[in-house]
Amino acid sequence: MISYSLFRFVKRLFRNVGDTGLGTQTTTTSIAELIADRIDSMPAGERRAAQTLVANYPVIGLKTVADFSQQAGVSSPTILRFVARLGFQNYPEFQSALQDELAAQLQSPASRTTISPNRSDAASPMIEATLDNLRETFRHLSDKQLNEIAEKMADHRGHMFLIGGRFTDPLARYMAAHLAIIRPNVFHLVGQESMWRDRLIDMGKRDVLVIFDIRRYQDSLIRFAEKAHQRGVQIVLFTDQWLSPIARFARHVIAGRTAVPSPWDSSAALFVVAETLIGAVTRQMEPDSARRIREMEGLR
Amino acid sequence: MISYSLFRFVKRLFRNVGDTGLGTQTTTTSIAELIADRIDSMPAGERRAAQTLVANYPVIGLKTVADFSQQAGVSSPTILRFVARLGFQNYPEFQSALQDELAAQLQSPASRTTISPNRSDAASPMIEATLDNLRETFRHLSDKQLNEIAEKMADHRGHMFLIGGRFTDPLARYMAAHLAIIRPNVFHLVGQESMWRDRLIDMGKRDVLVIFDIRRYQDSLIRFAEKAHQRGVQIVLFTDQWLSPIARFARHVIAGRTAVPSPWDSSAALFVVAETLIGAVTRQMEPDSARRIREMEGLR
DNA sequence: CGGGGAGCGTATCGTATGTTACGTATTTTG
DNA sequence: CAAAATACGTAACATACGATACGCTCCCCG
Repeated sequence: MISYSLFRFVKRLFRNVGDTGLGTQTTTTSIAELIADRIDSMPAGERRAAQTLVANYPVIGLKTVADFSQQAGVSSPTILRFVARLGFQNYPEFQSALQDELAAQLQSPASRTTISPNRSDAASPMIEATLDNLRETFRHLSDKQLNEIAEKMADHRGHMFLIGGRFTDPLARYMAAHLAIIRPNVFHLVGQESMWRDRLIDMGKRDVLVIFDIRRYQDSLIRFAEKAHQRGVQIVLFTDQWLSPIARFARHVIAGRTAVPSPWDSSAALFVVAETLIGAVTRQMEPDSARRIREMEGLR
Repeated sequence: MISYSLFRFVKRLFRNVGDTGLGTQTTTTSIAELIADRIDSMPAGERRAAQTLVANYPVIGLKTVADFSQQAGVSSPTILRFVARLGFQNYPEFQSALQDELAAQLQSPASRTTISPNRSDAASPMIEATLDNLRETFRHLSDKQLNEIAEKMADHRGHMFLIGGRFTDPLARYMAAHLAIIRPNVFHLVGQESMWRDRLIDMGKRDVLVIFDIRRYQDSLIRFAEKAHQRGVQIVLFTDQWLSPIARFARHVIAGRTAVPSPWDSSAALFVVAETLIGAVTRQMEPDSARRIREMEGLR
């Protein structure tokens, strides 16, 4: 998905900068900049189209050609000639580019304003991206949803199972380590797939299964989730913004941002959500949890 | 144009709040909130559509029904039923609403940060504190220091061992899972204390030991760190701002902020530092790591 | 266990949308 | 000033898109 649209974007860049002689040092040419460059060499009608677009950027470009042309006060073919002049093959391609640009912009709202140029090194963009990811993740996460999940997790009539993928299993373990202290019947599923599967026999409608699964989604987890779902287990899924296929079976889905300037995906956002939930569950279970903790101390 | 879409928007509002009995004091019901309200009363397929939309808000909703349905993993009619349930007459009307919302949002950049007015609950102080912790942690952490540690970790002439405490061991495991891929001889020490101790025999001056230890500091870890130190092992310590006693033996100390409004301490800052280091080490080992990864893929 | 209902997907249909050909208007140039 | 070239809109066209009818499957309730 990402790589594809990126490829398309780069392809367009080459086509565009090629004839302006800018060379290869261009970083990220937005469509708005593209227009600013060429607006002078445009005929009157297309210039009107360009001005209308930048005035209502980018929303008007997402509507139909008819809407666009009407608002600009020109005809439909003029709009099409306009986008053709920008280097796009057809109108849908132009719209896709706008959407991609919008998506990229919405993903990192802060880093664009606070580009600190003094830190030349590797750490800065990484931490900035992580902060953005956290903000974005929580922006899409309503308190209502968090509270519902916490409530479900605090309900200790049923059992609670946690499991994760190749890189996310430590998150499951982290969460399990905390929750096992404040409520009974918390189990972190480890080891081989056949081991988990044998635990399915104990799972039922009252039980909760927490799954961590980000790209690339593991087949073993999907299979397991499906079987658990068939047994009526309530699934809470921690995944990335592209949603693991397990979302199909999940009762609750938490989508965390994972993109960082690194070869690896970041699980930091999911980690913080996990910590938040741990806190919320603990709070909901007061004073039960407090008593339980004291009792535990006594056992040492 | 504007007045027309406004009219449509208001009309939809009335239709929507009418049956929820909220009355007229609703200010501006965004589609995201609309979804949050109704997602519970939705069948599985439509819920999946809703989750996909929220996770990729709002761009996926601006694309075609086919695109939307494909990304959500459901069929086109399900998408249409989903938007119908939200109160829209047809798909274009739904898209118009999204576009209007987007336009309003882009016009007043201030409203962007305060898009969630419902933040009265428990989540907000938690995430705020975590963000502060991250900023503070990295403020006291120089790039120079990070690079030195990364360099040490990238030096695969010696072995690398990772270990953590009761709650932080998952962090050690997370780091080990990544580093073991890009370099040889990475070992996560698990199990009982006697197990680690037996590994001491293999440790020497060229080796690195990464320890995660936050309050309350575990005696077993301290004992282990001391013995490793005596053998000349280079210790990298992840701890909290009050510094574990292990700092005495450590070559490098990373102090992360852990205070959050919760009964538990937060390891989020240490987690992010760990991820940053993973990225830095990976970058330093290019193209070695890339080749190693490819080779690994081939073994699947 | 059998009947009813809700949920979802497949396949088909109608239409709104982008596209293109062509003619007219307007500007440019010799 | 004439003639050509460019620009622009009208109208017809084709396609892709959203809408819908239908049937299968699963689940709940009697």
